[in-house]
Amino acid sequence: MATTETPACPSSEDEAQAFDVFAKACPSRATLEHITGRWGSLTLGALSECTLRFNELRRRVDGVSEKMLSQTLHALERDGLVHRQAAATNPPRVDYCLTPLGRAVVERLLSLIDLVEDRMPEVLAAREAYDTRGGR
Amino acid sequence: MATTETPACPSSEDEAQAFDVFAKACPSRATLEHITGRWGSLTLGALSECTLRFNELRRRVDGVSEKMLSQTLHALERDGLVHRQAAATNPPRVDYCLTPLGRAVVERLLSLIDLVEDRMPEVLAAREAYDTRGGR
DNA sequence: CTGTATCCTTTACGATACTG
DNA sequence: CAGTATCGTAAAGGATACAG
Repeated sequence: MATTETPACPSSEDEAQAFDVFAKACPSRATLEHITGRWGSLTLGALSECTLRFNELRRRVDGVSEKMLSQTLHALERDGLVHRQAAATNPPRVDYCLTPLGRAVVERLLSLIDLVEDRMPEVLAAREAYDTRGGR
Repeated sequence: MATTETPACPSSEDEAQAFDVFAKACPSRATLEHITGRWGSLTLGALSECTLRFNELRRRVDGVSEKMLSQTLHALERDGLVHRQAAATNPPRVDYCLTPLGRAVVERLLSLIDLVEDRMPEVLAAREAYDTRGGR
């Protein structure tokens, strides 16, 4: 016991969670990234309000490309968060909506997003202070 | 009104939020990415338990490199989420902990992470079903 | 309309070496 | 211990063209 470790921080071994996101190879880390990634979070947020079609989503999520939206939707569908419903009409119509699991996830996600939006003035003030004192 | 839009989805104009994360150029989008990014979320999660030093964090956040941890901590400090306290001892000691704003953010973030960890069996099952039916 | 395929650029990341 | 600097690679992302 020579080194001075920070006391009283239990190493998480005693919890032994099956899907501990802090572990490198854990699948939950990948899923969390799908949810919280740049396009994943915005896509889920957009779908929290209502069912949307591909191009409606594209317009709602400002800045997303066709490629990224397609890729994002695939990942979210595969993880069981988004449901894809295709109608074989002409022109084709595909609707995307949240699954029950997706709604549970989005509830927590939006709670975070809303908090960040609400507190942006504080963040901006912190940034200015940080930059003013020269990034220390 | 020729096209068949999804009905009853209010375009968010009538809310007129100052920091709408759905808008491309909004600073809240960048902050959200700092929080939810691969290393940001894990770093914040690690700090939710206790104050940690640089190398303690490095060990706790499995897989993070020195460079990314340093970069991540700078971004979080600049956004006012993490506080950095340096002691001019030899060897030097630097402690990182959450600010009040950081704690508020982490509370919601952990709520999301915990949900994802809890529901991973469902996610895994959805993936298997998706892959089995050939990704449709 | 709803995508996929391709190419190309930019960014993120990791490894390593080095400084105070 | 706590980082910064540099370099090379890998992945993410955007633009465009095209298909069902």
